[in-house]
Amino acid sequence: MLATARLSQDHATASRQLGSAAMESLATVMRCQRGETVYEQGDRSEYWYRVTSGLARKCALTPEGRRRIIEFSLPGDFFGFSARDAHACAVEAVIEGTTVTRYPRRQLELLADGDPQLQRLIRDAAFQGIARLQARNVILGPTTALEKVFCFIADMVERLSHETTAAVVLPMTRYDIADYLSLSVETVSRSLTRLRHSGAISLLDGRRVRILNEQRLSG
Amino acid sequence: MLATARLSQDHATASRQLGSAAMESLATVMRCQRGETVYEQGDRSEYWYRVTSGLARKCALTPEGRRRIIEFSLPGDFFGFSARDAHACAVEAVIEGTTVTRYPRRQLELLADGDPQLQRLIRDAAFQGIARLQARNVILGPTTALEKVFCFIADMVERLSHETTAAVVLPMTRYDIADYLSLSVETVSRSLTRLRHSGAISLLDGRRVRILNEQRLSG
DNA sequence: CGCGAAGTTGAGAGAGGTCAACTCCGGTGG
DNA sequence: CCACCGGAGTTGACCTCTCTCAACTTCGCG
Repeated sequence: MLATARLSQDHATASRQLGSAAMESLATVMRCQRGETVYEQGDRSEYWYRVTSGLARKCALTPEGRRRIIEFSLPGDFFGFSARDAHACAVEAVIEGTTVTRYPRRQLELLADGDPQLQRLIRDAAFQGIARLQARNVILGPTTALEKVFCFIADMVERLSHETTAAVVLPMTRYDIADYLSLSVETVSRSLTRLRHSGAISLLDGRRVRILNEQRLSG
Repeated sequence: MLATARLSQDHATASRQLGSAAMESLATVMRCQRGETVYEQGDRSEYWYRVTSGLARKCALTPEGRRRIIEFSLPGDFFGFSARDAHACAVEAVIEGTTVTRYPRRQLELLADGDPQLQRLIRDAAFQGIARLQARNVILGPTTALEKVFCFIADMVERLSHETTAAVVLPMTRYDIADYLSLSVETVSRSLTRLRHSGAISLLDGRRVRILNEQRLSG
């Protein structure tokens, strides 16, 4: 589980580098309010996106009306890739003032046709998307709620601070975490208090969190 | 849930098309025995792969020693993309005589630099990989075991036969299905019998399966 | 101050895991 | 040809973990 939490280690560094100047000339910046929709499920996939600040969540609605969060996108992360012409999931801004850069897909593809460096940027972004999804796929298995929550925290700390021991502020609510881990809010809350009591993490004011001891999951 | 089972609808058609002649000239074909390893976790990611016949599974081992199947790759599917230089998961052949075509990554990238069509092929393969992982991510949530199993069967029938109502032979064991859906074998087995009794599916000899009625999940 | 959203904690119920027994089937060897 | 074996699959009984429902606290904001 510790290994899986590390799957996303290299993303940030690689994807934070800016694209070429030509690429950025195609960009449009969107500034979103808390909860605002970047695109809806079913929208035509005419753009690729990248979070430049804040946090975005990719959501799917189940037929029973439950929300499932497929992934969180942090600054530097690309999203919106689709093999079909319609998006399978919606994407929303999680926190106030999240900024998202939008690139017109067709034009970017044309641009990439003659620009090997840009090609690789896109390819790497897609591969990193695969790695992120794969990591979640591993975490989401039949691990206990305690392990899921701990892995989630560890992953977030690392993606947000680029260190494993720093204290970070979780940008999302317990409800978001619950929908991401496929747990109920209550179970997320209980797991966090148990992790705090057992000394695995420290939790200052509900959002400020720090990894203390990876061994102490048992409590 | 029915919608999610359809996420993978377009893959097969798009990815079955052959790559360019130049691309195929770099290819090496591997013929694998049942259970044989294509690559191990931690192997350097120097190749990209594509299943040409049979079935492959991408596995991760949890720290507790449980196996988690991240995805099944059917003929036409690419796999082995990695944003890092080492593979995060192992890949094994599920059935005897599975053939896998292997492309040297660096050479293929160089080739793609001057070949926009090949670029798009690679890009689309990566995007389809994202779509597959995303679909699994949705299914794996807090749905009941019955729904997970039904979605899995529906997805497999569609990917294997390109129709929704055909009878197909499941190429993998109950254990594989269990590790893929994060359920125990017993629960998979029980769910299948319940689905059969309720009239949602027909199950002839344990492996031959057909979707009968999408509404009858309740039984 | 008061309101609603976020978060925590408790008690009871239901779904799935675990353990175990048993059947079915294909292969192997006497 | 048949006995034996092991893996795959099914079914049952029990137990644990998480969900649900509910009450309550805390926080942020008008």
